[in-house]
Amino acid sequence: MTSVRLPDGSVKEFDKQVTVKDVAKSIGSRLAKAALWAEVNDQPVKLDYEIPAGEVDLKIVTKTSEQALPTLRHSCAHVMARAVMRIRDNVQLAFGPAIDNGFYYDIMCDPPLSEEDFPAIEAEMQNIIELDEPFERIVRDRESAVKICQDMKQEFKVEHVTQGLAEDETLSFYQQGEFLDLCRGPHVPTPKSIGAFKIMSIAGAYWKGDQSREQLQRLYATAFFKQKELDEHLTALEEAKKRDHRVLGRKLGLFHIDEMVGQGLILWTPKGAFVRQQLQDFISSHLRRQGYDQVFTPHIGKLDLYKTSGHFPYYQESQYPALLDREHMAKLASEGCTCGELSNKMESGEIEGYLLKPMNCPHHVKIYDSQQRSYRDLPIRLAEFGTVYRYEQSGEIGGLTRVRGFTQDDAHLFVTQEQLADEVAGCLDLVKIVFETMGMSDYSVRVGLRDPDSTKYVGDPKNWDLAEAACRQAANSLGRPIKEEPGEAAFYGPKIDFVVKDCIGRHWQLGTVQVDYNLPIRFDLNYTGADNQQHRPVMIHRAPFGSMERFIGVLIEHFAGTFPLWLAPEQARILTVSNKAEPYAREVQEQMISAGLRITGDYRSEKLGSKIRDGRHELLPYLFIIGPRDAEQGTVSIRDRYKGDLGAIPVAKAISMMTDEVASKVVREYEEQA
RNA sequence: GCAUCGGUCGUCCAGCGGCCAGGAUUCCGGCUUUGUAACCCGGCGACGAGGGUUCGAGUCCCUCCCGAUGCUCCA
Repeated sequence: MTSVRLPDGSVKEFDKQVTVKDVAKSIGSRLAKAALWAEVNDQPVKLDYEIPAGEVDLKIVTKTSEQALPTLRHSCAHVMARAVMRIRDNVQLAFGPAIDNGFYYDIMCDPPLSEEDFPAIEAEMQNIIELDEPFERIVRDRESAVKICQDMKQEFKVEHVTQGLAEDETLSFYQQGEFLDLCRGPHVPTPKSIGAFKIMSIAGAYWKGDQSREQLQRLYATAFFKQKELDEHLTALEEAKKRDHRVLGRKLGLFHIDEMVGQGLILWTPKGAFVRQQLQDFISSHLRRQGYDQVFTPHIGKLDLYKTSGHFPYYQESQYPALLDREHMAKLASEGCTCGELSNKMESGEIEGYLLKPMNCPHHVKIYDSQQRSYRDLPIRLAEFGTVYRYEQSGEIGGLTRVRGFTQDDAHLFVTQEQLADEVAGCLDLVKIVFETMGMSDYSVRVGLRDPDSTKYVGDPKNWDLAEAACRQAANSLGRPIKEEPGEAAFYGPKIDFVVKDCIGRHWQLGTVQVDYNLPIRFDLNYTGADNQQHRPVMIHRAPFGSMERFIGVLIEHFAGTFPLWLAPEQARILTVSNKAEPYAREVQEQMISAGLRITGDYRSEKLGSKIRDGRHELLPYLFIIGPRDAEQGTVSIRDRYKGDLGAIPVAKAISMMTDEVASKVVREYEEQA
């Protein structure tokens, strides 16, 4: 007698010996066909596994099961590690988890692996899969687990068992043939489920992500149930590469990065500058509606300012070095001052200098503090598209998404504790408006909260509770997945971050809204309350899009270069069929420009076909084709970026169609493309 | 910063010890006067820098510079 409990709680009884497959068939033929493997009492088993008599929990795993693919990939990680150990000696294994689009295994071996080793590793992996040896789970107590790892000379595993897993009484291993690996599991019952795999790349990684620890090599790979799925994945990656903002930025003439200017310093070319300005104007118009005041502040400030704010010298390694007064320089030079002495003198305040500003807050704080403030004045909202400079590590600079000089859509709000919740919510309204206008719905929200066990936080715990509740509630209003992260709050206050993925799956933090109880203390900010007493305001830092650079980088990829009409630097181009049509075409262009549209003309004596090709390559929203026929009839022939040739319409109609589209800021879906 | 990979006309790519370093595209000039994705002809134009090996180096070695990817997703 076998009693099988299914995940939905229902129980099936069998009075004879059955296999997993039999149970699946009894549920439905479709399920039986889709079944890959099953878990009996949480242990993965093959479909022909004979279910023991008695009561068991059974979960049939299909391709659509949430854990199916990650499990498959993690098993494939074992296969990959095993393959590497077969072709190399003295291989040290670290971690090998499944990740978003595949899996990796961190490995250390000497000499290091390179891409040239991929074919050999892949071939060995194929051999292992074809052997079809099962993954067998082995459970050991702590002591023998350590011994096993020591015997295998797997030092990382030994460390992990003794330190990372110090709490666990028993530890599990998975064995497949000669390969034994400390592993939580689960695994697929048999490697035959791995229908297709590919080693993607190799990169460096530190043991436990710690720069001071051993440098490992991280082998990235991916695996699927079917070859077709792998092929589709690879095709999608190819497609994604075409959206890369660095490629499109060059192709569309949006920005330039010049070695002679410096790494991570963006030169905005006219078209990109236009997009940026347009976006900035759009955000500004909403800031005005929400009661913000625009301010301007300089790009540098005295060291003393940053010492008071606490940014100097603690963030020194991520700042450009300080600028010194001319007299100081001369004096120090004549004294033969060394760099170390210089640095000490700057820290101690013996000499003064200026810092390229790494953030705008201290400047804004000083604007707040420039006059007496009353509770009647609050909230005070100071906004600035403020350019800041940070000396990011050279290895992580790239494109528009990681730069050394960037302009934040920054603002600082000085509010009373009572106003905090409303103001945090208000910050998110803007985020909502902009993301909706851009048609960006694929972002996630992180709420950084206190670590309940830590005491490093500044401010009254009661106020923190209120602030955290406000952040949580405001974040929920966005209608996007929220991830609460205890311990991720800054020491000075809780925060909300917005995160998007780029075309190759990297995550980028865009904006942030942070509550700050610290800076008002450091700068001794006050306002006079209704009780005629001095009170401490709370600050909110907010840059909903992070930086114009990163946001536009993400936008370029989001739109795959096809900006909506209101953002497109070149909204349409007039193409003449022959030079005969040029006078009329110029007239039309003039008319359109007068209507506020951004229209260029291609009056070259090229064939129409090649002008169209050029216009399409530049992803222009519209091409207006003008020939003698149009000149006679007062029309233009429209070619739409998505729908192709739309025929001739009167000039006035073309203009109103465009101005309507601009005014509505509509995002035409890529899917419309014929 | 560290690991792997890479750096060739403005751009994309070929060349991997040996004739004037190719092609495509852009650009310039000519030809053409064109009706919905590429007419033709000609021209300009490059081996990241510095050392070394060699009869001979874009190609091999070393150093430096620059770029890409990764260094978050825990046995």
